[in-house]
Amino acid sequence: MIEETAGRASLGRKSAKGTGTVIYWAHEVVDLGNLVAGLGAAWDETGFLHTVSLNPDGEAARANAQKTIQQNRLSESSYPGNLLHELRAALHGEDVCWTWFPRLQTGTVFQERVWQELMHCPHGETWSYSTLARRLGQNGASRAVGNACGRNPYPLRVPCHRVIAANGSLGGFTGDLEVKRWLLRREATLSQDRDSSQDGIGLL
DNA sequence: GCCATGGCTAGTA
DNA sequence: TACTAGCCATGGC
Repeated sequence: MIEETAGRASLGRKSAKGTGTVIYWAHEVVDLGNLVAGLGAAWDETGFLHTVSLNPDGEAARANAQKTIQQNRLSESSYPGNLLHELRAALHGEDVCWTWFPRLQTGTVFQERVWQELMHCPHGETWSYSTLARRLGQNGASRAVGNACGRNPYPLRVPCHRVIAANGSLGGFTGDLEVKRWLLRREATLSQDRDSSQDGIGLL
């Protein structure tokens, strides 16, 4: 289940730079068992996400965030409870009802369309780069879609991990490819459990 | 393996 | 500001 508030992500086109908006930043390291991921996020008081990072290195993640949102002064903060909860749940492959929305206007028009469409990819499913290109009415633009995914500043929130190559290989990922593999496995397992509990047919 | 593809970006004039 | 070359998380043959 993916719950979206239509139109909210389309509000406001100004970048955070120079608007006087305070951008908050928090980072924590999450142990996923056999691998470690970071959970870094920048947000503002209006409820918009400005960037998300999966880099376990807090300093590097923060530097990248500053570069991404062109904001040299991030106000160090602790996570608002629901944001941390949502990001943690997403990192554990759970289907999240998001209350935090990305500020998609940080990209080009094409990138925004790719990210917007990607938020419609159902939990537990994967699309190929060419599938996503076709959905955008841009047959043959799979390479460009890959480029847009590679520039996705909102991993987890915009589920670029659900996009894989047509031959079934993982493609790439903003963070560690192992995290992408982990997320896909977790989502597949959880959605399978959910489906089998819903219709009463046990798989396996 | 090679090449066409489409979008993005850095370099240059 | 406008090219241009080169890069890239692809895909088809």
